[in-house]
Amino acid sequence: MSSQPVATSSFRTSQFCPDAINRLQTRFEHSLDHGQLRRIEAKELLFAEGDTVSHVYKIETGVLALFRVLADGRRQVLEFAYPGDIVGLGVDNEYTMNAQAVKPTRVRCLSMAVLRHSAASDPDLAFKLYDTMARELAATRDLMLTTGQRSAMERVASFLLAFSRRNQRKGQNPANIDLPMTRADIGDFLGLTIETVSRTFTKLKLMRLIELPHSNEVKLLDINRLDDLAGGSR
Amino acid sequence: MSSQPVATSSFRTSQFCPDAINRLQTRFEHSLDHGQLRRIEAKELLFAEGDTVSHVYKIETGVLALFRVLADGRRQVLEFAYPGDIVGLGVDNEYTMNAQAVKPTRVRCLSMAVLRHSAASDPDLAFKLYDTMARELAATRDLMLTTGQRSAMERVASFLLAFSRRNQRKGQNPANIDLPMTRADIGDFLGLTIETVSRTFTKLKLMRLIELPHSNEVKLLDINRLDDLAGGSR
DNA sequence: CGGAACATTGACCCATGTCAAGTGTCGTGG
DNA sequence: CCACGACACTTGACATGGGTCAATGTTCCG
Repeated sequence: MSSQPVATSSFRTSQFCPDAINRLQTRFEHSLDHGQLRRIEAKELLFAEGDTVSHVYKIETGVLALFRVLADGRRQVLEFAYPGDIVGLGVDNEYTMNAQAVKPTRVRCLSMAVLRHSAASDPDLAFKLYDTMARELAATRDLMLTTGQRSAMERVASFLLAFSRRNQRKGQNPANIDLPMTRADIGDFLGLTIETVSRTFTKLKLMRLIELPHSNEVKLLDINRLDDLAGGSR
Repeated sequence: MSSQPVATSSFRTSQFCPDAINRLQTRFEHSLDHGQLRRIEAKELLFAEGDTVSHVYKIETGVLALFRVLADGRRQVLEFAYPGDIVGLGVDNEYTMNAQAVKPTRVRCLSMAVLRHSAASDPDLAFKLYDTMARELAATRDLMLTTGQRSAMERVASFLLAFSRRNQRKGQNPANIDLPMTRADIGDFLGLTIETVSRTFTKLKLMRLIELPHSNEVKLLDINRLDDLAGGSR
């Protein structure tokens, strides 16, 4: 082993199944908690697609957007990463996405060499990495189902509900959502323009389903009706 | 270990990097080549989302469509699986997608219990499973970039070019493409309707970029111009 | 020959994109 | 404390790509 790079793309907690991931993270923590802290300013890139993988990062505070871009600049955000998430595993020792801070963010660095070594000597860890990737893949496919088949309204509703569930899992208020990212980030995540995202928020406001005290703060007034709007299955 | 199911969703050769996957497959083959053969008729389901994972399958001949459906019937095909590909790894011992034969298909079955056992005793195998998932994830994200950001014409052009590359890898004519699946399958894969897929093919025909001797047989007349139409970066 | 399934084509419409103002909101410097 | 500029967000008017519905072709197979 070991002559081969560890080779993976980023993975992290998704709306699915925090359990196995938490187990995985506790394993990582032995190494990761000794890693060096690094601060990234908003808009700053942590790493770019194609860069050689030097480190894997665990997010301590803040939010990252992981995205890819087409030649003409169109951008697809593939996921947002939050505290506790781990990002930066690539394929063939190259990052497969760009990682940009959505707001000032602190990450803990783990050298790829160390992780590679741990995985080589710990089959259980390798197995859990695999399990985690499988879940990440399932989550990505969920997103595909959304961007491939759903209308703008359904996409935005799903997006908000995903935050709601995330809050619930963290023991926070599932009706009070903080949106750290810009409309552009949301649009590029959902495959919509900023204008459409904005108009859809306004529409939800007029329907008395949400309130927007600030543009980055959403109160869900009727989660059940939002669920209907999201168009079934998740 | 082992009390936990192997937990993964399906993975297989994608347009990326056949190498590591081939290595993985040779490992599988020790067990898989002793597995039982099974024939699936066109339209028949091999397994359904939510079913308990009993087997993993290696495709011998034919094609499968792997898809998920929304409550109202909208369908997203997440990938097509071809001979040599392996499908059927789930999450938490449940399949995450439906697998339907696009045409009569033969698969070789490997009991999940056996695979689980092999992985437990072979850290190298577990590690390669992980690596494979990472590549599968990268491929899925590529598709997301396409369905999320590209126009109908760009999607169809990319789709055809993916076949062209696949043919090239297999040492077949990259300009002569066989489309085993229906327009509906293609549409559900690309996030378009059958009508749009059909119209786009006709447009490409009028532009003298393709010929359609039969509806399931495409000749690419100018791969470079198709590449331009596909809109950069793959 | 007849019918079923699939594909193509046409006419029309609507959701979303595009382009262009306008309106906060925040941080900085006077 | 206010003024200003930068930036993000919202809103409006309009254009259009692709969806919808419906009719017609085509292929295949019994």
